Amino acid sequence: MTLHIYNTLSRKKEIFKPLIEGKVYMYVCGPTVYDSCHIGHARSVVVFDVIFRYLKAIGFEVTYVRNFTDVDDKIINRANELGINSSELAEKYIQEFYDDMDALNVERATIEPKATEHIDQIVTLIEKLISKGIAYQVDGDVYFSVNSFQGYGRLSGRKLEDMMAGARIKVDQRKKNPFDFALWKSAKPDEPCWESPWGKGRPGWHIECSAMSSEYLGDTLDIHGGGKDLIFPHHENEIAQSESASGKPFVRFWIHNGFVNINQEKMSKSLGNFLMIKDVLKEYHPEVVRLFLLSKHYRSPVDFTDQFLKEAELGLDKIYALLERIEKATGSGREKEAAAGKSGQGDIWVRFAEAMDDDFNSAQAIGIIFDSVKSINRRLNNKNISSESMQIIKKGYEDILRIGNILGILTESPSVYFAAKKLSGIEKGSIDSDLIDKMVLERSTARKEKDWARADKIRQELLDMNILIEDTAEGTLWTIG
RNA sequence: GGCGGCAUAGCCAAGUGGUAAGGCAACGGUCUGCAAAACCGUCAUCCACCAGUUCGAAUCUGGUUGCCGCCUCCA
Repeated sequence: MTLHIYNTLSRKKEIFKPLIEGKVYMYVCGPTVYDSCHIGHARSVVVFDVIFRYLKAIGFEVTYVRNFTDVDDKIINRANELGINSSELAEKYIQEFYDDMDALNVERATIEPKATEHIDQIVTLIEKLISKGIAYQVDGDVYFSVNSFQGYGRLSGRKLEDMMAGARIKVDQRKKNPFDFALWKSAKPDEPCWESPWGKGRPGWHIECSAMSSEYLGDTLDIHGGGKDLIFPHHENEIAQSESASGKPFVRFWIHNGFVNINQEKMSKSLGNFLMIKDVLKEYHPEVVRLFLLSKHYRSPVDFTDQFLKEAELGLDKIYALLERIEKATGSGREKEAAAGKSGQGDIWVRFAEAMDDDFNSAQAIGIIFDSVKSINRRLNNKNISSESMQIIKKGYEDILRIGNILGILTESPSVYFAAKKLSGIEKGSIDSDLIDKMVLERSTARKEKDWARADKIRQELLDMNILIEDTAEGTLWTIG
């Protein structure tokens, strides 16, 4: 199957072919760095991280640009509140962004440009738009004239006339059309600013993406992504700016991810229910968060609740438990797999790729993992595993690890994963592990003496302490429930 | 008011023309001293509702109802 991608522009799934064979030029709108990243940022970044990894895995050479908006009203306001310099504030949150994303095992984009480092390109682009008569200057501001761009509203399916009818915005009398938007804003006192032909000022929000994408990716991008909310006005305005300047189509495939709700409510300032990534990661393993986020299709809204995260955790445990079982049974480990390279593609990988080829259907792809977990466990349950069966198990192991590599999960060795899980459980529940060990030992002694009553009593006591017991061939293990 | 999206079992969720993946929960079984884990089995004659197109629809069309998002900063 060939890769199909849902294109916001056509509202259809289309066969994906890059403009230049074998190369993909992709731009995704990054954060405005004025506050900590919330779980919604995590979804967007993780979704496009997986898209980036998958495109590379199927053989594309991908140039992926994700920007930082590091100058804007929100940053300035916040910096003023805190009484610090706006660039200090931006720097602080860029660092936090990296901390969060590294924790979430997000790969770095190929290029991660900042708006403030591309003022020259922005000014040049605005000058071009002015010279074409598409942008106009009023006092120290420059506006884009939406009437000058034929296709305005095409991405979001809006018509200017319709929007006028329901206009709820304050009309700035200096604008030719209420929907004209700022390309350049003149500086107020004490605001960060740069020299320009129109006086001191700073770029508007939308222009930086047009300037930086053409700088690094050319006039026509294969893929441009971002959250659904950016469709209007941000991406609509980007199209208007870029196409007006270059005269070429700006983006071939628009990809937009859905929102994250918290307990069925939209995250919003008024509800005060913003869930920050760093706080979520205090409670859950980063791979649990990734597995959760990817278990729904990227375009659908997703509801973030404790229950669903716990389910994702159970699922991740299940996959790691299988990996551990296979490693014990076959003596293989991920070092050996790595050395062997990613030769050969088993059935599981092929099914995974089919799911991903259908508009990056990671939800279906995850279903395939669990399906495989079950069938491999079934093989491992056999007393005598045939060499043929063992080969299938090994191939399954390779495939699952390779899939994990695309989804950004299963990066740890199972023993490390489970040990860390136990340790964090001990810390969170302030559990006295020496005491538990002692009780488990006592129970083992009782079992040896076939004193079942005593053994079961101890197990019940442990259970009351939320400790689960597992008797295996290698001895008794305990985990936190 | 304008534009767009969604509605699948107790819950989560794939499936977009060929007769309902997967996960969680529940129940029965194999295994086990008993458990746990793993596995096996049961769990939607049916996909919000109504009409239509079709040999055939959860999937297409029209309508109804309900929920949600965007139109103002927002991933």
